[in-house]
Amino acid sequence: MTDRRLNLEEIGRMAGVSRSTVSRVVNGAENVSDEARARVESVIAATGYRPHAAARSLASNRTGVVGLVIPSAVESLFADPYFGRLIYGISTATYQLGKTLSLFIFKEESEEDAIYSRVVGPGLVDGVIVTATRMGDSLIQNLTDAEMPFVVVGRPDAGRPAFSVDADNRGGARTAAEHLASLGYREVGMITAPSNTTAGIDRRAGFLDGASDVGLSIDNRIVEGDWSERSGREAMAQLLSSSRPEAVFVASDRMATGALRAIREAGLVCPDDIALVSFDGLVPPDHTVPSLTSVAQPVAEVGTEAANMLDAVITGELDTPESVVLPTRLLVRESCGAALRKPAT
Amino acid sequence: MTDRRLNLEEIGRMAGVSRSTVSRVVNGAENVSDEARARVESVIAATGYRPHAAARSLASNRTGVVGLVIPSAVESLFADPYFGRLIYGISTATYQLGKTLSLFIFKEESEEDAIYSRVVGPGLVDGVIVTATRMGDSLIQNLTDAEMPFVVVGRPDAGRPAFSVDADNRGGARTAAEHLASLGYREVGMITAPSNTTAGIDRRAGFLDGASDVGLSIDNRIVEGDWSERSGREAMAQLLSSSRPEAVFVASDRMATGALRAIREAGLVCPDDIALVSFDGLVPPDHTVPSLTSVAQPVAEVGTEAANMLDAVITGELDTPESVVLPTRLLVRESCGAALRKPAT
DNA sequence: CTAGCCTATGGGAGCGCTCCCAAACTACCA
DNA sequence: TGGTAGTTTGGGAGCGCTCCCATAGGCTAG
Repeated sequence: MTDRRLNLEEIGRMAGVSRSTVSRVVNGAENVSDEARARVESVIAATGYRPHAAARSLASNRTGVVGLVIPSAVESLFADPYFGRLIYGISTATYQLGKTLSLFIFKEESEEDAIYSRVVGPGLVDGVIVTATRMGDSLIQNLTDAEMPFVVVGRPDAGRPAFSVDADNRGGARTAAEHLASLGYREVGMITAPSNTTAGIDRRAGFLDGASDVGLSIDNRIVEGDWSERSGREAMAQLLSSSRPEAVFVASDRMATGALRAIREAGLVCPDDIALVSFDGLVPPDHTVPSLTSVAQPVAEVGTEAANMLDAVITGELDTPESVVLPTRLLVRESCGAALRKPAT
Repeated sequence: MTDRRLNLEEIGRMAGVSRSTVSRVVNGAENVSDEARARVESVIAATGYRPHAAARSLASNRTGVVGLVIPSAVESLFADPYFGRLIYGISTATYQLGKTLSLFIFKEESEEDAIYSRVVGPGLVDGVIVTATRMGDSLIQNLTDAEMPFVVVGRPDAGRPAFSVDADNRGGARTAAEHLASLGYREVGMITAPSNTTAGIDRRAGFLDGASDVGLSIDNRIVEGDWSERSGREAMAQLLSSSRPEAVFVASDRMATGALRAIREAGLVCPDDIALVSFDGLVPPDHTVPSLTSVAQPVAEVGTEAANMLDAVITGELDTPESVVLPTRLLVRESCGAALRKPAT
């Protein structure tokens, strides 16, 4: 077993067939007699033979590897569980597809052109999943130019059709508005995510849409955060310093955690004095007091879906850009004050 | 650029030299005339030529890829930022080494034998970094049998020498004991991590050692948790129900978060009624109230170090198993009560 | 001046596969 | 019986590189 590695030729010799027949068996081709197949399979089982990936890639021009590309990943991106979950979901799917997942994390924008020299040029992958892209990112253009199959996690820039998978940020935020209205709040505020991210834009638009439909009043109680806890805290402090809303929609759990702190520091109590609904559903309920009512996005499922879609793109099964949007789910917990307003369901 | 891919032969023709000379230039060999090198380099720059990874692997029997293997990764492992940080650290180092990082996550124990058929057999990697191993894991034996270079993140089982990188769990836990003693506590307790993990064992042993040296009294105020927040909460509830200690060392931030909740639920205040020191340093200070005093382990650095060590093992630079232990750092914040006991420094 | 050496260069062989075409054999029908 | 179509099999060629050996040329020393 720790000997030299076997090759197709040798397996063939042992099974009394040719290289080609063994190759057909390994690749599940149809036109092999049952008898030959059985003999080859037993030899493979006995020897533990595995085809050599590099040889395969060289001959077939397919690598069996998909890349996950994370551009400009400041370390802080890895501070929350989002990427861990996403990677987990992608990895689950690639494993089942019999593929390998490679990670390409570019720390600085200047490194992004490296996508060609590091990934595309050497022919390391059959396709890539791209995430954390910003508006106007050159990365997507580079991939398109290089004719490298790719799937975007998140909503791609408008105008550039691309294969993509995203959580229903817009619908989820709308749900948050509806939920607040159903609890009887009227004067609400919002802490948004950066407006140069599609998730930030969509969550904002969805909440505004929903709020207007259900008659919530927002006025100018909108403050933009930058995803960080600190920004959530500062944004909430700012909201509290002017006309305090009854409830606030915060565009992410991390910012909501900061917002909770600001509420506490102002000597107020959530949800009694001010209610909160956030987005992500990544913070465990016993991690904050009160626990966060949050619009949960299916992070792992997004990853799984992206990996499967990429596979379809690579095989050519899918050739027209399509966007899959996965539904969110409202997790009603303490911070929205549902328990105060209504009997617990 | 989107044309057919170039190969060594063609670059050579364009530069007026042979395939071999181009290869030497690309691989930084010494014995090339300055003139030839200059011509080849300019052709490469002009064409954007990149050597084909698969062809290289096939011919040289080196892939330029290292694997990160995570066995039995229950989804919960990805709920905290540990893996994200680790991956980040590893990826930073592999990038600088000009290597590619592939991820192999095995969800169930039964999948672990797949390490051979999925990773080793196909020759996908030059070596692997292994993490989250449990005592008596067969994975390490499999890798040894297959003569696959590997580095363990964490402390490997005693008795089996292996290349490894770990945080100083033992020393860090000792520091926690010393810190508590320096603040004047005497009657302390401990919430440990599972005793089938080396980190759990080491943190426990380190704290016991330190406690005994500095005269802390523990008696039987030791409860074992399972890393989860819930277990931390339950363990603390149990500690509080018997003879309440003045301070408790909790072996991880997540369990400490649960412990804080138990303290709150018991109507007590941390650190006034009971102080806490935890381990990991992964929870941002404004994430809990009070902020956690914690022994921070350098997760990303462990990853970086592991990747660099693996590279040395692969090149043969390093051939005798060695263990690197990286120092921890005590982050003094609120939960230990330092501010109550001493003037702030 | 020639033997000897060191450096720069070219090209053959081969890594282990896939792809494709041709050969061998079978079966069936006219 | 010969022709044709279909199925199974074998082997040549080639993917783009690295490794190694042979050769050409420049230099030094005897």
